[in-house]
Amino acid sequence: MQATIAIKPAVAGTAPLPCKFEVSCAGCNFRELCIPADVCAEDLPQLEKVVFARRRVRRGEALFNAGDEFKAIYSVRSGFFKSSVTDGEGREQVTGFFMGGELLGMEGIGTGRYHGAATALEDSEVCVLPYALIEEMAREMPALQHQLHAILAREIVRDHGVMMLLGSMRAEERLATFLLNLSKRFTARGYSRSEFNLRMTREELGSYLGLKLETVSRLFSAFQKEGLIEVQQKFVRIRDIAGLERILREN
Amino acid sequence: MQATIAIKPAVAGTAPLPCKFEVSCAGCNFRELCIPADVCAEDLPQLEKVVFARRRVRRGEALFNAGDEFKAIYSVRSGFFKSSVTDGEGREQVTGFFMGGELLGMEGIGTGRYHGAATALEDSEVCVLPYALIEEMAREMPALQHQLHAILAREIVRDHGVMMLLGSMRAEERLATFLLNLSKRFTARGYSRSEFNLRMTREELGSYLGLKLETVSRLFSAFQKEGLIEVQQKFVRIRDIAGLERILREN
DNA sequence: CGTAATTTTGACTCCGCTCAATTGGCGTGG
DNA sequence: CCACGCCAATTGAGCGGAGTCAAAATTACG
Repeated sequence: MQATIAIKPAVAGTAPLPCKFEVSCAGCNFRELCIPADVCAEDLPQLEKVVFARRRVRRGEALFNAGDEFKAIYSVRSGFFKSSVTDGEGREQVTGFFMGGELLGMEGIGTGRYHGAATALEDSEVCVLPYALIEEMAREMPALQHQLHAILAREIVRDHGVMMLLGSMRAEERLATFLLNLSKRFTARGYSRSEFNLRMTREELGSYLGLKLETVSRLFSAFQKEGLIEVQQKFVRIRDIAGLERILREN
Repeated sequence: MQATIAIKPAVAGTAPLPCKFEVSCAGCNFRELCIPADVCAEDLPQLEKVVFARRRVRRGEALFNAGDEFKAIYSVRSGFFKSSVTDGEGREQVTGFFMGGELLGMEGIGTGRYHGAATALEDSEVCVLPYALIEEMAREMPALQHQLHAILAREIVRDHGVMMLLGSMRAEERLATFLLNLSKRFTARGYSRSEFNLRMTREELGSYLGLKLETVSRLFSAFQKEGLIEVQQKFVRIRDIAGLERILREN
């Protein structure tokens, strides 16, 4: 269930993060989900010069915080992240969860500073994509340029989906939607479609879904009682995908 | 209150929409809000070749619909739009409202099709920015490239604000936030900060705010009773901005 | 001017929140 | 290894905010 990708360790005594690793987009599991998608084979070596470093982030640590200077976009190499924004009154809203191949930090392009924060929910590793270099290379590689635009647009589409969820759905529809979405993303990465460990707490999930943690907990219990899922703390097994989909159908 | 920008009418008998107009970004009121921002003076003439047409959209008409082929980004020249997405069960979620200088349709870049719809809420006019041309020119004009990225990133930041609103705020906070936001945007365009006509129905506003139309109506009445605003149907006068801000403070 | 659409308002309901107590899991240190 | 403490998760009881249903008022528009 864990992403166990063997990483060449950094040489002992090297500079602090970000450290330089041997990196190969060509051999990366997430190639077609990440920036290199659609970039043709002969351009790949050049792209790999851009993805010049990886960075480890331990569970609970921030990849970046709101207000930090924007220098890079990050691609999740392994592990799991949440992104969140905080308003003037200190309320935190979780805006998304990110797993292998998904990109974080694009929001900073406009202002030169990250707008929200990204936090590792388990020990993780990311590829560092320095924005200045990406931008420069995009001018010479139309496929990269287009892919970058597509990634930004995809994030907008994703956000609109969340707005639909928060604005139009009832609590149980929100959780069903979330479980189905998570299942799909795990499947796309070669994990089980029906069994996984949640990396976030009930509170973080509640924030994302616009619900209180108690409501999330109650919904999990209710879904279990109806035979839709099995839950035990962070572990979830989906027993009836069609049943979850039916929750969305019936209004 | 109305944006009354004189437009050279298209020659009678020309081709159907989009029609060719005389266009000048240099002289546009929304220059610094739109794509041309930061594009230096000598590059402007070239950019104006890209913004090759305008298109009129009458009240109630769609600028584009979900699933339409993505060919252009649109900049609102005059009028007012809503954007919305519809899910499998036919539920509509309003994802935003757009006024002069704001951009619509970026979401289509990734898939080649618009993901949601954009509908004029009053007789409107947009500048048509053919995406293929923009993309091409961005390769030669770093400022344009950066501006395009910034615009996409700004939309993501905006969406995160809406997620905060929908996920963490109570009904009256949502409406107060909306009114303050609208006031700020009108102010930035030279209109009154405190008096304006809403272009959307209570139902559309409710969809955007994740509320039912009756709730929106009741909140307007309650705000009026508290002396925060005056409302009469679509007309709104803000009487106490600090009072609206206080609603957000007191959680 | 008449009809439809939108908005307002009221009465009642119920979903999700609040407050509170309990249970369970897990790491740490005796 | 077990006891302790801490944090996460579960569960219950009661409440309240927003939804639902319904009717009336107002406005828009052909």
